[in-house]
Amino acid sequence: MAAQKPSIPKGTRDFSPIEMVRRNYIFDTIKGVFCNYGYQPIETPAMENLSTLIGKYGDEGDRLLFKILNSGSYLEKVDDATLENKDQAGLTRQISEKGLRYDLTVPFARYVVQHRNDISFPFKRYQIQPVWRADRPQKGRYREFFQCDVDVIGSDSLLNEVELIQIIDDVFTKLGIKAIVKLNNRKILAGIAEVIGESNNFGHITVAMDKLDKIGIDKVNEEMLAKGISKKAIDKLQPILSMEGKLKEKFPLLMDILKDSPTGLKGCEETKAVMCHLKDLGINTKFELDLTLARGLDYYTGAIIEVKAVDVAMGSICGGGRYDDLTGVFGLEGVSGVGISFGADRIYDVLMELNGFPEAYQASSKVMFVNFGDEEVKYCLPVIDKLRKAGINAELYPDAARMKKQLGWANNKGIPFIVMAGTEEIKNKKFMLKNMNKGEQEQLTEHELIKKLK
RNA sequence: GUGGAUGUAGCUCAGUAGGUUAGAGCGCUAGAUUGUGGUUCUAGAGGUCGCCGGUUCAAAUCCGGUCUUCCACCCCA
Repeated sequence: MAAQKPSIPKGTRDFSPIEMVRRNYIFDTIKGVFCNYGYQPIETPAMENLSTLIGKYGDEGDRLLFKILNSGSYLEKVDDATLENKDQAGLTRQISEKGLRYDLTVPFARYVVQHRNDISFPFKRYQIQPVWRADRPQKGRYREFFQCDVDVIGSDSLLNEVELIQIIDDVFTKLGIKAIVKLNNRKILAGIAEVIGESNNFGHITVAMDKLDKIGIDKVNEEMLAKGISKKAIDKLQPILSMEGKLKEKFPLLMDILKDSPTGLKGCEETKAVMCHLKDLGINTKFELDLTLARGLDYYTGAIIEVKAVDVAMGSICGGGRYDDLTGVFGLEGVSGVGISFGADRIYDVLMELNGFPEAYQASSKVMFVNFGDEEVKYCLPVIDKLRKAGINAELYPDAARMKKQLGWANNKGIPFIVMAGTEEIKNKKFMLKNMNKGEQEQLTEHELIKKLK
């Protein structure tokens, strides 16, 4: 039988030791900040019932859901008409009732509703788990990737938005990534659509506006025209698209434009309040009002937050917003939540480009004992045990291989210290400690060895 | 889902008027060094040329399909 070539599915990755050390550095940093603000961890299953997921992310999102084939003789239960008509959607419904989670927010909403009696609101939770999207992979885009979510649910207070941005500030400051936080508000966008008389085309307008940075104002206008938005409305939109300047100037201008839309004005007030708080706090990270920021999923209703790295061309590395009624579809009305999600994989890519991982983070132990044979092993094992109990990562090479092999192995693993104890050392009750970086070595007693390595 | 590029040794890549045993660097293994790695020198191992099919006396090379990775669009962390 021919050996099959090993491979993994498109858009997925293995993580080797060095990568895991670096990833854990990211996760540990993020987790530390989350805990620092009083958020509690939860986890939810990799798969959810498809009914939980479908319809929460828009049509595009539904297309990107990974669906899991039912077990058993699923095909027998499919009615003939579905097969004959090649009714794909109908067939999917009949043969698949589970799917891999697409993000952590919807499963969280499901969790909150299901456990509502055990939760005391407002509930502050964090969740770090992989999610899956059947997207076509490219740079910074994977089919399996990790999200680090923090959400507060059951509180309308804008202080939550402020706190989340403080968290963003803390995380990226700790990771040494220069970031910029872009803020917007769904209510402002709704207000804009309203005052230009195109509320029905809200989606088309925001998607087009979102591309302003990338394709320029003319193309944006072109796209909106193509989507059936009236020339008159587009004309009315121009002052907003070309709005520049400082926040102080932007807000009055915006409020004037939105003066006939109570929703729009509310969004303005909310955003202004958040920004005032941030200004008072004096955070490290720059933040700005970006009216073209429309990203975020269908369920966002208030603040929209997006973070980009300043020094690296990469999609957003963190994003989120407020959702007023995500739990509503699961039968719990009137519970508002706000949250953000850090994209660990993209943060990894950014840190790689910046060469921003700390050197000290090491995958290996601090000291390796060379294995010279049974007698010597017997002499070393108790000391290795003592080192470990003293909190020093220590190991013994498992085979009595050639010295060259053992030292080469330690070298490749980046182990900084080697202990050699052969007949000579055993006789003198000593241990030869070798510094692999400097090449120096010295004979030490057991006590001195432990002290030295500590 | 749409369009474009890519695939040769473990890794990075050479290799077309189709023509004997497909190359380099790095890495790996062994020796120089019977208790000393990371430097040096010498030797060696390692390839279904992504996969399937077609054209041809002959295909890594030309053609078709398929998969992979990457880029743009769509959308997103």
